[in-house]
Amino acid sequence: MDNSTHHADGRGKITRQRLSDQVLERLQERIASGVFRPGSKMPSERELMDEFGVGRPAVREAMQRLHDAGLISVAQGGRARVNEIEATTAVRSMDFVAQLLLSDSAEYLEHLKKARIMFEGGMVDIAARQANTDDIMALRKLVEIQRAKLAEGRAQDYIYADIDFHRQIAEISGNPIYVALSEAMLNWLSTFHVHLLRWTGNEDATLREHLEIVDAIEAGAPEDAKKIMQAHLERSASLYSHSV
Amino acid sequence: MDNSTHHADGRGKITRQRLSDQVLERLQERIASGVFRPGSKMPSERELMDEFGVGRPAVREAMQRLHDAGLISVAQGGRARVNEIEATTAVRSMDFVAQLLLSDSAEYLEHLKKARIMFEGGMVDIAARQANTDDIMALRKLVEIQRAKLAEGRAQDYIYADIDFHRQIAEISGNPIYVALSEAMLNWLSTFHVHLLRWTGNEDATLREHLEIVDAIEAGAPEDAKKIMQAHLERSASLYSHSV
DNA sequence: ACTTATTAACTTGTCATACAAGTTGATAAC
DNA sequence: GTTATCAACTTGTATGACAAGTTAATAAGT
Repeated sequence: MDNSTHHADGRGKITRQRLSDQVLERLQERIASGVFRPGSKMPSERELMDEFGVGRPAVREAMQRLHDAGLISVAQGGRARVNEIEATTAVRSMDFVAQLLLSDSAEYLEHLKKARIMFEGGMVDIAARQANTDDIMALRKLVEIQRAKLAEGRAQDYIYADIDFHRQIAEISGNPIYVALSEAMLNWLSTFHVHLLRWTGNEDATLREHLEIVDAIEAGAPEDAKKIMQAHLERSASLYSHSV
Repeated sequence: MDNSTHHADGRGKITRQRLSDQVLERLQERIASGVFRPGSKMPSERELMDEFGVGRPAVREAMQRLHDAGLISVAQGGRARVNEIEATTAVRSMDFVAQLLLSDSAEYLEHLKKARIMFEGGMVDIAARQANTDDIMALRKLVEIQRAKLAEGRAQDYIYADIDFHRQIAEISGNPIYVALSEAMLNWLSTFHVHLLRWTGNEDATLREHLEIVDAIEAGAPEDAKKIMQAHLERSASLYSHSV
């Protein structure tokens, strides 16, 4: 890695390297090289202090950065555990800034909606080319679950079912990056779902469109699937907004 | 926001909220609400300690998390400055984990290449629909710059020119999320550019394909542009690999 | 009067120590 | 053999101290 601001650019400014940066670098190496395996426990702060010959703040700050990045889990009283690194780990590290960015800028909300339309269009295109019977069955099942949540009037679970449906489409591609991004984008948007508590009456349309998407995927019609998906997302885009 | 692990999921585990989490929350609010404006200086750690009635570690950890997220810039001796929040800020917060993920997994490298092919295909599609004369001119200029770097034998600058070309295509869409993602993905990949120092002889093909892409954009042919772009990326995918 | 050094005050970086709060595993009690 | 208790360990937080770097006001020089 480069320096304190660990941006992979290579063209950024250089900052004085703090001690915690160097500690972080060492720890990162050990995670990358497998010395610290997922699920195993990290050394205690004291042990790391002694080993690296630095004070506790340096170790704590490095550990905290690993924690913020989602690479380790720390709990008071117990040692830190190394987490499995997956695509969602990377994507989730955007959560903090993404929420901030979206919450104070209506423009970015629009940009995100547009981006999601493009991404989901590309994903469903791939899904329609690769889906097998099991995938189709899983999709239909998820639509049914969502329909059940609607019937029960469980708004929050209805949203989760929606997220799961789109994730399942992403999963057909076999690419975990799509899955992570699809889930994250809808998660960010769902914060601004204005009609969470009072139903809009358009939920039936959503379910119908979801079924149409499944049909197109099953038919192996990428272009159709893409069109329906994008129309679906454009229609439902108004559900996510700052204005109440 | 929720709790310590600031993941927007809503379905995650709840952790005991540390003091620094609460401080972070307060600071985040002030940044979001514009009390702390971009470019302005943050209060000193001492001031925040007194105001919130917490010790220095709590304040420092919160500030460090803002720093890691790219929201503020801190330098020893001087107060922290609030940064402009943009799409790149969010995307860059993935850098750390992304590098780790890619460096120890050849699979994820493949996944990323595939994802990039999809994204760039979608972007050039949009670009071909929206590009104006200025955009075309800018693109041709960037190809010329890249050709010059090749002629000069400046490998690193050649890569940067490549990044700039793809970013310019993303910029035509007017969507900063595309720009940030396009730049980030190629940045991550370029770490694994195996032929940085010895030219492969295929650089001419790259330049030729870039020109073909510009032609297709200028012709307003989204489908063609997309096809050429994806073929271009598939061909050059082998340049980015773990193996030397 | 204007520019340049110098210095003093302030701020972040780091360490050491201490204690509170939570976890874990061993021991004792039943 | 199961449960309760406790001692050792670990992270969370506070405080005080000093080093290292920045900033702005002051003094020196031209």
